[in-house]
Amino acid sequence: MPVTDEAIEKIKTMIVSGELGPGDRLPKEADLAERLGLSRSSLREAVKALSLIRVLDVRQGDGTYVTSLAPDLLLDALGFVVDFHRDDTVLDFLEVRRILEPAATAMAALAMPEAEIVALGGVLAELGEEPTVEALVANDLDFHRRIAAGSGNPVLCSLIESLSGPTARARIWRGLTQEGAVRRTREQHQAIYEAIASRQPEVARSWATVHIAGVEEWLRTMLGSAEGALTSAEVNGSGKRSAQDRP
Amino acid sequence: MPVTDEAIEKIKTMIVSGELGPGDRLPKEADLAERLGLSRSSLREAVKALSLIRVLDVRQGDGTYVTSLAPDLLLDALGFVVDFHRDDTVLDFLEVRRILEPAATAMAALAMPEAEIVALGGVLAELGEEPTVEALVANDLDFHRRIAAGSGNPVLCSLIESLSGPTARARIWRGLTQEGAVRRTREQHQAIYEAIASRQPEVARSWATVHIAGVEEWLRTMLGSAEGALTSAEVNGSGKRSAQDRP
DNA sequence: TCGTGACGAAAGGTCGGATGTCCTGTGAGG
DNA sequence: CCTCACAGGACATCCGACCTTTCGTCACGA
Repeated sequence: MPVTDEAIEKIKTMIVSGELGPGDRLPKEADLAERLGLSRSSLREAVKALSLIRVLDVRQGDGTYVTSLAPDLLLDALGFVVDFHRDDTVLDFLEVRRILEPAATAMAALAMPEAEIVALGGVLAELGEEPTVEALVANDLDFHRRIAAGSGNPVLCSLIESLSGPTARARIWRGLTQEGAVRRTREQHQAIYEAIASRQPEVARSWATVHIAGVEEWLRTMLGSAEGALTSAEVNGSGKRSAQDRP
Repeated sequence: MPVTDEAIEKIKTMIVSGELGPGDRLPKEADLAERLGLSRSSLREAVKALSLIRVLDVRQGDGTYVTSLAPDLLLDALGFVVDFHRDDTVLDFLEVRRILEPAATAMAALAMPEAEIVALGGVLAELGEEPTVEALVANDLDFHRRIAAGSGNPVLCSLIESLSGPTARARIWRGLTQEGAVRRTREQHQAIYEAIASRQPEVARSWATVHIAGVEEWLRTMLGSAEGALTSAEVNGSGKRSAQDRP
């Protein structure tokens, strides 16, 4: 095994074993390199890799730290991975969403705090009559994100968010708007919201299923008929590397 | 943005845009470094990071290649991330499994080929009367893995497999402590198998839910009473880095 | 003709040091 | 007491050299 991979494993072990806890600072590069028995260059490769998946947080001029290791932070790296998938696997991802989102929606109907439900309604209301595509996508993302968060399970929330990556959603929406299905989507959003607000988990679950199944079905026929009409990489360079937490 | 991160984005773009397809070979480090406008060292950090999440496959003496980008390969990296989570989030993961596995089981009851069902029964049969804990866990993992694969959705399958990691050690502990857990688990496995074999998706779904909810409930009470009894890093060094595919 | 083994080019693996850039604590000065 | 410039520490980047592995080539022998 290359020394770099070995270093990755050792650092991982240091964290999992509890020797390094969330927020702890690692020894400086030179010291850690000596301790692990490799050069700084190789160590930096290991650190970079662990940094990509949000396990380590390097701050120039300061030091290298272990992140909070919160589920949302680590699962966030999943979004990076999802971006790589081509259109022929989008349906598989959507199918998983059709499993997860209804479940999350039902959970939200039971667990979501009143204040959050009010805010959820506000999201629907703040969308005008003739929204731009960008506003529509942002609004849709916000709506589903709040519901996922309302499930009370951070793992489930992050998973859903990662799977409905901005790329895929933007692509889908682009097509949906052209089909003029905006109205139906808004009606379904409204129905989901009302089911949650009235604390009816099964109704909420069903509407969520209907909602996603609709997108799924549309995409299925779309991929079947207009082969190649949907190209990848229409929306890139998002570079959403934000919510690093620094204790 | 650091040049290394920039390089990661550029390589990602090259892949997502189709300039580099699965199996394609990247220019050699020196050339690619020059093309992207950075040093070989920095480029190597980027490559190492992309290699960790299975996007690139570096082969010494040969070259660097884009992997197949298959969902199972990329989601496999999720397992690495999941390993970092502490026990206080295990319940969240288990809850997600309680959503995904029943759905996968129901799908398997409809889609699993006869030959695979026979093999599934074989897995149950090959476990002796007095299995070791290790054999039990391995058998359990195999059983659930086959069902997940039987769903016909590779994304769902990989996701379940990745999420099963942290709960594995919990199951080990359970097998060691709880009386009758082994017998009950085997009965439930048998019931799940029979439901699949007789093509009854709803029965299969219910048994799977019961099965996982049982583990969940046990773990919940266990974490409540014996706080801190479950230490992390009981099972480490797995380092399952195997199924690299080289076209 | 075919198999085999040695050779060498090519590519990644590792290393250590030099220099640039950024953050932070600290102490002089107002 | 507050402000700001300075010095130290730590990461960022680059460079160039050398090692290791892989694979294609080619000559040799069966």
